[in-house]
Amino acid sequence: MLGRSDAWLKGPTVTIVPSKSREGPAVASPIEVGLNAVIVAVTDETPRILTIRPEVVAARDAVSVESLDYLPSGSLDSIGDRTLELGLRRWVREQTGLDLGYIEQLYTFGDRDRDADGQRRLLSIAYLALARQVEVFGQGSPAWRPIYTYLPWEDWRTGRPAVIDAVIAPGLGEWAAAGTSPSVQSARRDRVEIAFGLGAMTWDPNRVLSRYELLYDAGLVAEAKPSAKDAQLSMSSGSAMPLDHRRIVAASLERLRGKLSYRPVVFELLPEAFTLLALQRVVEALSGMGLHKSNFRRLVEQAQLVERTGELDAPPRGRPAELFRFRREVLRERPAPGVTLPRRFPR
Amino acid sequence: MLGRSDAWLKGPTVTIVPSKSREGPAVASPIEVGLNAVIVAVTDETPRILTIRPEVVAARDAVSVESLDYLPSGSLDSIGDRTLELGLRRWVREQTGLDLGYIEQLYTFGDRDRDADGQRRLLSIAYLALARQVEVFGQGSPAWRPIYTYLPWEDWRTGRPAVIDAVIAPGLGEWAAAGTSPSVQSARRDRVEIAFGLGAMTWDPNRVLSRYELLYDAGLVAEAKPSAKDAQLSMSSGSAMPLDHRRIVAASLERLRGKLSYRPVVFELLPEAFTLLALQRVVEALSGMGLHKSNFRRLVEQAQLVERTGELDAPPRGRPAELFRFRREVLRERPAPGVTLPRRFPR
DNA sequence: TAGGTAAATGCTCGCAGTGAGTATAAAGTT
DNA sequence: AACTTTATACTCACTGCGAGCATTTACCTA
Repeated sequence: MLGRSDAWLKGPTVTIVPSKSREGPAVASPIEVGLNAVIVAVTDETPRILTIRPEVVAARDAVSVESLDYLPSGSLDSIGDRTLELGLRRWVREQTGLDLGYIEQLYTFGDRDRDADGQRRLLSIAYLALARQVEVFGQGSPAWRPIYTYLPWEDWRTGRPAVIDAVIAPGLGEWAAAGTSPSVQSARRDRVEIAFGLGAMTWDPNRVLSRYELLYDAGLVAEAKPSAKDAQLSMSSGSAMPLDHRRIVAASLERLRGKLSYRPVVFELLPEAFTLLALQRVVEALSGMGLHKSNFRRLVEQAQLVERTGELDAPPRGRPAELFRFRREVLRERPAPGVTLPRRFPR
Repeated sequence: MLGRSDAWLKGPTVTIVPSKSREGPAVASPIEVGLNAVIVAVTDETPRILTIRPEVVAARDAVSVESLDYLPSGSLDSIGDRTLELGLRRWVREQTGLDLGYIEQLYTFGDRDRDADGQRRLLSIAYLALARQVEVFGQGSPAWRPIYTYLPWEDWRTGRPAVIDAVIAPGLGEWAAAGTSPSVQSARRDRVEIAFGLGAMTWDPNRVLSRYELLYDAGLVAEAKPSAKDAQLSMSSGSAMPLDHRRIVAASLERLRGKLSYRPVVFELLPEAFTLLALQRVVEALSGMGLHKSNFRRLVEQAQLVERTGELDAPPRGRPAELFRFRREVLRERPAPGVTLPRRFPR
């Protein structure tokens, strides 16, 4: 379940004959496969991703250290890497010194325009990894950065993010109004309302990806139009990332939020023993919304996701809380164990 | 949402320098990218997938028509195919004559051993597509085959499938008992109980993939050990497919079942107008379980997923039912519209 | 040592959703 | 006219969950 096994099939040695098709793509240009990792940890009630600052070669061979945050990534070694996952682990170890635990494949990107230099076709396979935050080193100047640096509109824990009313809502309104026909305008308005919970809609924490894509389409994130005068915009609508890395981060957060409610993934991010409040804070950090304390306790306890250790926490003040641990047996008992999230939120 | 757009990002032209790594995989063997399609339709209350019977070249260049059912697939044309999805659509059109509508990417497989001939590295990107069943033609001898031909243990509509108690449960029991140590045996038993809802566990319709993988690991599907004397086994535990195609089908069914409950995907499989019972039958066919009629109606109606057309059905006998259509406006109103599935089932 | 503070832990109430069953309506068939 | 078949409507009990309030347990300070 949470394991890292991916036992795989060896097929019989047959090849499908490209059924009398056109010239046949066998002679086409070489394909390069990139592996990207979104590595998530939570510390200080802040969800973070591991980024690097690699050396880059700009179009005209000028070498410098990039100022943008990259996702750890590298090319698949088609001979040396037995599996895609192993290739990813190898690159992450090399660039950040981190040995990954939980990994899951996210998505494969392969549009022709993603190609770096126009020579070879570039495919990218993105992975989501969960880790407990540790010190990082390695050849990529790795650093843990708060994920809401890149997606500031996603953090509703202290209420509706200011950036929405200040920048996003007006920006998207203009974009919708700029549609070439009334029907386009109306479709755009719908899309805006659904994604950001404006109008009569409610905010759905899970629509992370469609929100980012909407902002991209509307030209409200720096990646959409990399011109100098949009630095201001970049600031207010989150930090940019190179290529499509920020979209991959959005996809990861969406996947993670979705998974929270039906698989016990949170525990990959917590130490062996933790208080219920700590658990709650991690869930809140990832889902981006505050939760009702007693109800959260009730939920977690009666779902038997955790068991008491008997140990107590040693807090700076207040009554010490009991330490709990994840009850792995839950996997054998309940069909879809996870932390169900409510629709609305207090706090 | 249900659209087929996948607008994508053009990044700035920078290349990550493979940070002083080893030899660098740029000079490795060429990588070939395959695209596989699991195309699902429902007719006669039976979920079906579109398969082909291509000509194949066996290891020693003997040409014949394969007796196994293949998924429509083909290689990515790294120059001609602008996006992966377009490449897939092209191949499906060629092999089956079908123009696909709803498509979503499933998973990318890339273990080294999947390679056909050991020369070039083979990567496969699998897609799930939904279609209304139509006549198919084209160069691949296409045919719609019931999906439960390949996964017979997944259909619980008329009660617990006989194959489970007859073949699967005993077979998995033996496999678990054959573990090399008590802890391995116990872990295997756990895995069996979770996947198939044996012991105290309940059947979880969504664990399609782990069930197939378990059967594979236990050697209970023909793909696991392609020896002649297992033809019997093959019959009883479902029809085999080449390579990892059956696993891909399992992954598709899992994805589809999961998605039913929070996205209105069923309507991709139904005609414009349909009766509520027809809708229910399709959901049952896919989820593999019977549903309570009145409760299903109530659910669908009060979720406002459908609206009345005013038209009536013309059934061979019994009272004619009203025809409904999908209310696209739900997408604007509810955060996660779908057909919630109950835990247990009558019938 | 008593009182105050901060946090953990426990309890209750009311509403909405859902499982299960029953009753009635509308068509065709015998 | 009685019967069959299917659609449609309604009821009722139970569970889960949102929300708020009450109590307990530690440490700190006067």
